[in-house]
Amino acid sequence: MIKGKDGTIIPRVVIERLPRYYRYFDWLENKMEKISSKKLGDLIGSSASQVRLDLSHFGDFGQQGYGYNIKKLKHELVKILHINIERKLIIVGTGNIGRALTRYNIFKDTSFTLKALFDINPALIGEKIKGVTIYDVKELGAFVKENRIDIAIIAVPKEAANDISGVLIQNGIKGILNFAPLDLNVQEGFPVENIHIIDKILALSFMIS
Amino acid sequence: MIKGKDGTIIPRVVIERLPRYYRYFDWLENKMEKISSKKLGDLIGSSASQVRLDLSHFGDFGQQGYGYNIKKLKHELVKILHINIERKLIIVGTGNIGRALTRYNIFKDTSFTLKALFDINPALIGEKIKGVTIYDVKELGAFVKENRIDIAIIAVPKEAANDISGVLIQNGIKGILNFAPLDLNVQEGFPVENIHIIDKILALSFMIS
DNA sequence: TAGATTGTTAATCGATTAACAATC
DNA sequence: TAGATTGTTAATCGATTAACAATC
Repeated sequence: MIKGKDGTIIPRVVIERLPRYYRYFDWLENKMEKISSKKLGDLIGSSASQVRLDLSHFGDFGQQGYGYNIKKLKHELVKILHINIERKLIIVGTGNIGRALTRYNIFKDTSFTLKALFDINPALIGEKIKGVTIYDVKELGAFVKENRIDIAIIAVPKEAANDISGVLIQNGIKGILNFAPLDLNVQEGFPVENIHIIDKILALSFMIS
Repeated sequence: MIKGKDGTIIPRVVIERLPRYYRYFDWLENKMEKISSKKLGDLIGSSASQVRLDLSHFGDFGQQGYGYNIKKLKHELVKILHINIERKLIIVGTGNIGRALTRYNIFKDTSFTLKALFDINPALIGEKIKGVTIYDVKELGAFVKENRIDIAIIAVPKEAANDISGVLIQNGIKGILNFAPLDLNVQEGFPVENIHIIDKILALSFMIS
């Protein structure tokens, strides 16, 4: 996974922080023109050094004695995150989580477009949620391949999750966001992000004694 | 945050891994009697050393030449995570995410009980979802205090999230699971876990080039 | 007993912070 | 120009892995 400005490898921790930078720059955009790594660090809860080192993986975006131009840096982050081009998504599983994500409009004003939903329940096939059609999960592989879907969100029961991820990967999906409470069996290095809600609640339960 | 078997501090990374151990032990429970740190590490995707060091923070649960007894270790994890006692939860915000979490039955067969929902929309007050009543958010503080709620899930728009967390903390909430796409303004060290769905999708977008 | 495997300490690796020359 | 602040290298800190005596 070689990605940096001079072909260096970007540490995972830095990748996980990128969306956070983006979030803050998006918010800052109409607030001020420039910001220093110190002020940004204070805002974001990290050190000035970390801000500078993180950003330096991708280019020289700042200017001595000035700081970072917010519009410019936001623009750079858009390119780094590849959200200057359309990203095609699907959601597999139209249970509570799948439906919530569809209705929630999480992709409003983004470059992500939700192309289809999939479910195993025949009664649901053909239904539309927010204008997005539910297809039979049997058509999943063909759909992903034909429409060159980039990212799939897995929101099926854990028993089905690995079968689904197999079909997705076989048909060229590029990344998976997994809501099923297990670790998917994918090849080392394949882009998967997990959202394990119950794990977060358990961690809280531990912490609050 | 002093927690270890001899009063040592548990590193954050270890805390984040605990639910994962629990998940695997729960699954292993009826599969075999014992497991070695090596086999568990293989299963879970980490090293035998890490498994042993992680667990050793909490006690001496293994036995030389034998490994770890699964039933025993699961029982220990239940105690460590404090899920041997009832944990009272509420959800603030009954939009798509709040409703999904309520309906999803994520707390089925756990020690977590969902005591109430809250919303600002007068039209929703009094409605029940899966038997749980929606209350006016004005009553949030009093309810949390009176019922000694442990954990609150924030699923409101980001503009409202900090006000809500303020009310919660003032009334003695012990931990917060935050779904709003921003960092809550809480005192350093206060237990907050964040689920930033869009951040995960952005990280994927970065990785898949 | 001999083999297996623990808990722990030491060595290594990686990430964060501090320092500073370069320069706007 | 002088002050501010960058990008980068070195120092520090913390987490992971390796090694091993203890022992079931």
